Amino acid sequence: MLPAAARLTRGQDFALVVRRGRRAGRARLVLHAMRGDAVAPERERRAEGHGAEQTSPTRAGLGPARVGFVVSKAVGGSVVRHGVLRRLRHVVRDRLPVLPADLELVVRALPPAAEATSAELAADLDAALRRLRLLPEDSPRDPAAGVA
RNA sequence: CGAGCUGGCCGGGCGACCGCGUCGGCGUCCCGUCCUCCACGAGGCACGGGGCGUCGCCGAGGAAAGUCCGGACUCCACAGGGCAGGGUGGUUGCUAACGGCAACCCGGGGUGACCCGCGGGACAGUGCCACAGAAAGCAGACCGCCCGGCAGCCGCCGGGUAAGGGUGAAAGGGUGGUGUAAGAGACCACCAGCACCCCGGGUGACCGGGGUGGCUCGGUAAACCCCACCCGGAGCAAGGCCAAGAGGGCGCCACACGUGGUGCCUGCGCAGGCGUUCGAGGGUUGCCCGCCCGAUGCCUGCGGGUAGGCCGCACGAGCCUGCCGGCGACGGCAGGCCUAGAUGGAUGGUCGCCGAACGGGAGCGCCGCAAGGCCCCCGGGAACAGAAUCCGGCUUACAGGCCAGCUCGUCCG
Repeated sequence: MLPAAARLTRGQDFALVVRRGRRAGRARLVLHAMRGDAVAPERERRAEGHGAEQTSPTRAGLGPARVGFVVSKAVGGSVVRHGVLRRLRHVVRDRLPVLPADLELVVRALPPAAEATSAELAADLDAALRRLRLLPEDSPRDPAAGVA
């Protein structure tokens, strides 16, 4: 699992990002992204709704981007799906520090991802992120470059 | 040494860096309760909860799988009767229970160790037995054989016959004899089989022996069916607690005219229907009867809303070791151990090294009559598969490896 603060957990959030967010597809995955200004009212509502004290006070503004994963049965069986999920998770985790703090992201794996290595998944992820202009231009090689 | 049988166990290893979850320790911050005080606040070596940081322990399987059985647990029901329905099927045990397991019996297979069996009943009844064949269930004359008649040489008609041929998964006891026109359990002897009776052994399935009988009476119950035994319903999205939904409508009063106070109604809205001593509707596994609950209303249709947190939730028919009882499944006693608990779902990612299977090659080094094996080099890179309330099983998938016992064959002593 990613750190709790960087996780997308509610089904509503997934639906919102997938339906309303901007999209970029690659051979092995599809990215759905939504910036904070669009999601902010939703966050405010949640923060004020009930128990404002239980939510971290930094939730609305600061904190890391929040990411969720979708790996359907079309990708493979349980073992294959979990393997893809784990590789994607580690690839995304390396990029968390350079992503905008108010970003909500859903990474959807496509069937070819089942055979892909972590390096291939990382390449697709970076390409999709760059297409959505979510990666800073002045950091050509992100922290993941160290292992790639 | 070779071939095999059975049982049990394991199911990639090591390291570096980065990362996740539960629990615990420490530090820090926040909140609540309580207490104290110089009291719109502050403090506390009190209690509880949470965030962050850091350290430590632990963290997928033999099948976690299919979800096919059986239970634990939870809620509902418990008033029964009849008819349906489902399941199981040698015996005796084991077990919480089972459709599971063990031992044994019976039948079949194997030289053997062993293996396989959805193993009650076909004189309670009904049905079915394709194709082939003359005939397939109160059997049956196609060829053949025999007798008689006609015809006279081929043959035709009538009758007898299940010993022979042919068909078939199966043709209704087998062998030998008596007998006959030819034959036939028509009769006889032995054998097989069936039914009944007696004796002996075994808890029992059943086994062994003897006698009598008519001479023989097919298969199929995973066809209906009969017999015996068993079976309430739903399922952890069970169920419990909290939060939320959550406010709305109508009336009255007050005033700084939009708010406040108060009373009644309503647990989403709209529409339609039914009903409260002549009872809507619900429960009782299905149906009928009966019984119970029952108006704080109930039912149907359309549209809408909700599924956030905590508990359940991991000490259990638990695991390991030893001893005892038992052929065994298993049981008893003693000691020790605590061993995953996620919830968009942790148990991992990347890299390096070692590496089994498998593929290729050379030497003429070792073993061997030989096929081949060992050694050496290169390539290659690890099967099936991921907990979701928990146990006991079954079934299915699975690269390869290890251990023990046993059988058969060959050689040596």
